[in-house]
Amino acid sequence: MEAATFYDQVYQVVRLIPKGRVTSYGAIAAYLGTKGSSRMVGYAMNAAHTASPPVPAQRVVNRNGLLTGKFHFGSPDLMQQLLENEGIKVENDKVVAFKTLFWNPSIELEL
DNA sequence: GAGGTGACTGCGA
DNA sequence: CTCGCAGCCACCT
Repeated sequence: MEAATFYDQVYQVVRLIPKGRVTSYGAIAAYLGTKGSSRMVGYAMNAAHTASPPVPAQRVVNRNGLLTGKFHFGSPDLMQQLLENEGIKVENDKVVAFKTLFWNPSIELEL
């Protein structure tokens, strides 16, 4: 039903992100049809840790592959640790080969 | 009901 | 290269 809020829609897409891959807020926003509202995606992540099951928010970074939301994980190093745990290299708070690891829901889910 | 906030993005200087 | 401004919309007080 449509009872699902914008948050729930974001959570579902984020959970669909394959291990070892990352995506951007704008990509999720575009997939949801709210391309111009990339802020809403990040805002949704603010409550992501309250969602169940928990969403892999560490796989969601900004357009530059920068871990902008790392401070929201409780510890600024936690997000990087989680990414490295999945095989994603992070350097200077930024995802290495971001463009290569980038996972575009508008394309991957389009199949 | 109205105002303020924000884990973003794109463009201009 | 870096810095700043405007647009966007749901949630909170």
